[in-house]
Amino acid sequence: MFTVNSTSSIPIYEQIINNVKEGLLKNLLVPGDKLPSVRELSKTLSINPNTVAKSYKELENLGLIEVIRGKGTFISKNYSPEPNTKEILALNKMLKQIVINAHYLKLDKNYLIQTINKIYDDFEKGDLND
Amino acid sequence: MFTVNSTSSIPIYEQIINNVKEGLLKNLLVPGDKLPSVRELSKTLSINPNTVAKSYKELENLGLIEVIRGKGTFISKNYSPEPNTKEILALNKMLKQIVINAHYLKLDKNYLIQTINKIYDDFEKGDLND
Amino acid sequence: MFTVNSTSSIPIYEQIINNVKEGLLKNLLVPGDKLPSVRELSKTLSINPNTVAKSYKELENLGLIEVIRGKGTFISKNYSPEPNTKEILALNKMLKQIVINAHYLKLDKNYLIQTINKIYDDFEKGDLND
Amino acid sequence: MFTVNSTSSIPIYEQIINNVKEGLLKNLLVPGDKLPSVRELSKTLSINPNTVAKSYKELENLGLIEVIRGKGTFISKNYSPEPNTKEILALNKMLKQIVINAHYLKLDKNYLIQTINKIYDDFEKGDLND
DNA sequence: GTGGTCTAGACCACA
DNA sequence: GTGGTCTAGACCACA
Repeated sequence: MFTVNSTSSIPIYEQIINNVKEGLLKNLLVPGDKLPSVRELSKTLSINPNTVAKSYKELENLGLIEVIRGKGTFISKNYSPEPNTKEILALNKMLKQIVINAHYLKLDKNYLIQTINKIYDDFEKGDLND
Repeated sequence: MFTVNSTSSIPIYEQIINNVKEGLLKNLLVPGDKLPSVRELSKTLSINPNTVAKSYKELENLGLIEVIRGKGTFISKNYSPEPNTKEILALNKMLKQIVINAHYLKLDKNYLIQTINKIYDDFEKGDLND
Repeated sequence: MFTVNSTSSIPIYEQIINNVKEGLLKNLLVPGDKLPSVRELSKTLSINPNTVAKSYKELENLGLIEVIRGKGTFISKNYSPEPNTKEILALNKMLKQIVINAHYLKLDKNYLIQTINKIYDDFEKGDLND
Repeated sequence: MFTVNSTSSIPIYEQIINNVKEGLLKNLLVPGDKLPSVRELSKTLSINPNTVAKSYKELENLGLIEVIRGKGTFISKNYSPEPNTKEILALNKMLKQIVINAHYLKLDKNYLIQTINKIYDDFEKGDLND
C-alpha cells in the first residue's frame, strides 16, 4: 500500500502523503488504524526516516493523522474538513487548470467527465492499478 | 492576459505557460497571434528575461508556439496533439489525484462534475475571474 | 476531575500536574485531600503507571503534595511558594510570550484583560467547561 | 534581533519563530521587510541551515512570511488572521493555564493584569530586555 | 544566490 | 519503542 518512486518529479514525502490519501479512498485505511512507525516505514521503503517523518508531520497538520506520543501514529477518527478551506480552493484551482490543459490537448468536457466516472468505477471495482 | 504571482508555489515560468494555454481556451489567443517579445513581457511582468525565455522554449517544445527568426513568436497554426501523448497521460494522473484529494476532503463525484460544468460555463460567459 | 488527552502536544504527565493545579483553583481539591493512588489513577485514565508516578514526583518536588508512606498521597497543608521563585519568573515569561502572540494575531491588551476577567468569572460561577 | 539560546528547553526553531513575532511587535520588522537568507541567518546564529529553514517553513504556514523563489523571504504584506482560528483558541487555553498556575503560586488577577500592563509599557518604552 | 529535498546519523523526551 | 530536534552535508530547481 506504500509505494514510492524516487525518480518521480513528485517529492517522496508527497508521494507518501498521497499513499495515505489513496489508502483512505480505497478503504485500505480507516479511522483508528495504526500507521507503520517512522523507522519501520523508512526501512520498508528504503528511504531516510526524516523523509517519512516529514510526511507524517504534514499529514498531522492536515488533520488526517494523530500522533500519540510514545505509542505511534494513527488515522484521525474525527476528521472533517471545514468547507471553503484553503485546500478546497486549491482543488478548485487544480480543476480549472485541468480544464485549461484539456482544451489545449483538444479534449473536451465530456472527456473529463467520462474519465472521472471511469476513475470512480475503477476504485469501486477495487482496481488498484496506477 | 499575462499575470504571474511570484509567491505562488507554481514556478513563474509554468505560470506563463498556463497563461498562454488559458488564453487559447478563452480565445484571447488564436493561431497566428503574435506573442510579446521576451524583453517586452519580462518588463511588463517585472520578472527576469531568462524566466520568460524558458517559458517560450517549453511552449515551442510543446508545439504551441513557433519562433520565426527576425519576426517574433506566434501561436502555431497547425497545432494538433497526438492522442495518448505523455501530456494526456499526465492529465489523467492529475484527474486521479484530484479524485483522491476530493475524497479526503469529503467531496464526491457530483461535486467534481458540477465544478467542471461551472468552469466551462464561466469560460463561455466570458467570466475570466480567477 | 482528572482528564488527559493523549493526542495533545502537552505531555500527559504535565496534564496531570495541571489537573491538580486546576483542582486547587476550583476548590475540588483542598489541603489534606487524598489523591488516588498511582495504580488507581493509571487505571482510571488508561495510561502507564510510570506516567502517573512521574506527575506525582514532580508535584511532590513542587511541594504541592506530600507522600505519607503506607497511607497515600495528600495535598500539602502548608504550601506557600517563595516569591520570585523560578516558577514565577517562568509565568512572567509565558505572559510576555502571550502578549507577543496576541499582537501577531491582531489581539490587543484589552482582549487579554477581558479574557482573563472572563476566565476568573467562569471559575467563580463554577463553570468548569474547557 | 535574532537571538537563540541552545540550552533553552524551547526548540531553536521555535525561538526563531518567536524572534520574528517579537520583531513585529517591536516594529523592528514591518510588512515587506526581507528576512536574512536561510544560509545567512544560520551563519549568524551558528546553527544548522535546516533549523532555520524549518522556522521559515512554519512562519510561512502561519502566513506571517512569504517566500519568493530565488529571491528570498519577506514579511507578508496582507497578513490578517481569521477570527476563531486554532491559534486564537490556543492562546485562550494558554491564558487559562496561566490563571491556574498563578493561583497555585498565590498570585491573583490583579497581579496578572498589572504584569500585562507592565509588559505593554516596556514594549512602548522600547525596553527590549528579556 | 535563493529556498527545497533528501540522506546519514546523533541525542532526547515520552510512554 | 515512539516521534521530535538538530547537525552536517549533498544535490536540485528557480530566478
